[in-house]
Amino acid sequence: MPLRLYNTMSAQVEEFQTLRDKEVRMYACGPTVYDYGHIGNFRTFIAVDMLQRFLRQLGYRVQYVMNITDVDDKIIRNAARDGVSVQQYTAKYEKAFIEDAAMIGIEQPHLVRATEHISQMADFVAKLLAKGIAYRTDDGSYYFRIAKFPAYGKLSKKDFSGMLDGARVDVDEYDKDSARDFALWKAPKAGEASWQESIGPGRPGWHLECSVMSMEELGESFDLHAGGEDLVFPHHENEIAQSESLTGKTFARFWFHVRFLLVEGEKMSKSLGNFYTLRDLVLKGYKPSSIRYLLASVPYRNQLNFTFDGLKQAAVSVERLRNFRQRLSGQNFPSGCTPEMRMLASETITHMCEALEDDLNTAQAQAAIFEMVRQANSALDAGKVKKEDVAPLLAALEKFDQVFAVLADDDRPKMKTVFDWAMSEGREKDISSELQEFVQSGQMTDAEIQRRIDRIQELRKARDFKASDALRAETITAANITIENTKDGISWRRK
RNA sequence: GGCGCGGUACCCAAGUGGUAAGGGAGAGGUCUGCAAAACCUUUAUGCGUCGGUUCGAUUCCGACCCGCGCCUCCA
Repeated sequence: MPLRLYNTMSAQVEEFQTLRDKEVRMYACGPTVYDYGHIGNFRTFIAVDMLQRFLRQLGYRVQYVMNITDVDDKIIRNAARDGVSVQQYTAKYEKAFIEDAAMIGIEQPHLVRATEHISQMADFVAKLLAKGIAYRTDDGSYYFRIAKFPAYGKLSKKDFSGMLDGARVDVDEYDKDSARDFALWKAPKAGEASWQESIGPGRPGWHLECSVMSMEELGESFDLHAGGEDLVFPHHENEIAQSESLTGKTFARFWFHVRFLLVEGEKMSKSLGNFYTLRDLVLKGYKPSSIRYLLASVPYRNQLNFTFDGLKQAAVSVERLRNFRQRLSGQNFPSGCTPEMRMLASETITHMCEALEDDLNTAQAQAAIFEMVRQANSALDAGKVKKEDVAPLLAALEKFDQVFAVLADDDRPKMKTVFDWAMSEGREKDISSELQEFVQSGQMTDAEIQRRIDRIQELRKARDFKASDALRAETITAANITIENTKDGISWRRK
């Protein structure tokens, strides 16, 4: 079955097709780096990351570009307020974004910065001007004349036909010709950053940067353009208008939009007090893998209700998968194979793949892997899993993780990084006792843990259960690990 | 007001014109010296409400109630 994706442009699920064989060129609107990224941002970026990962799993060569908006009104204003350059102001947040994205398992796309493409943007405006599509106002700003692009509104399904029939020009109220015309280039304001370009001084409009950078990196027509649902209008509509009126070609073939999430059933907002950055959650002691799992567990076009209860549930689910993998990895299995296990593994892969091919139904892909885990665990209990069955089962798990990326047992170092960051930022008070304990308890070395495990084993052999249980309990707490007694001895794993 | 999305068990959440995936939580049980892990059983005659179409609807249609989104720079 081919991959099917919802395309905002056609407003339906379509078979995904690329312009070049087995090659995907895609672009996602990235963050505006004026603050730390919040979980809503990351829901979008994780969804696109999973799409990108799945496309590669399907055998596509993927060229994935994301922009960093490091110049916009808010940034310019804040930089002016703080008396620093735009670059200085954004550097910190750009770095934080890259760190956060890595923390939550996002494979880094090819990043492009707006401030490194200002000249190209000015040139773009000049070309639109030459074509009579852009016009200059008295203050030196440039606007896009929507009336020159009849298809305007085709993505967001808005009807601007009334406007195209010669909307009245109210020069008194706007210095642009039509209220809907949008800024391509804004004239400088006193005390704020601006760039000297051939078209005059100023700064680029937000929509312009994505058109310029995406086409520079991926060509005038490329396969897929992604972003949060709020970007459909006006951002993406405007990108289309600018790009297509300049090139006369289809800008992006597929439009992939991720739905906003809710937090505890309400829209996330600072005023409601339910606004969380990724770092806020880690400071509270939640693991990056739990956060990613939760954000990945609801298909991208459905509303996701982000709750702390859900976060705890996600942590348990991830544990279950990790336990299963350890169980398969650790034991000695009798030689031979059980054909049903091989069947199970291949059917699971088929089901996962079909689920993801169905417009990235991540919930069903998860259901498929858990079905396998349950059946394989059952077979393990019954002693039916043989040596040759292990590899296919692990391969199915690996296939799952190629897209979901939650199995790597690396939460601790990541959380330690956030811990250190909070200390260096003077935010000790924001470090929860959970995070504190988690970080500190993880400092026991593997050798030390192993020494204790050996001791527990000795005590058990001597049937001094009281002493062994005490040492086990103490070690579990002190090292923050899980200990399991199995037929083959004691196995342990960091939590 | 215009356009659009959704309301499924205690929680999260798939899905289908023919009788409800998966995860978590709860209860009971198996295994184990005990724990942990794992497994088994169990938890919606029911899928917002009311009508309609149909042999049959949670799934299609209509109305209503509720939640959410976009409607000029918020992912």
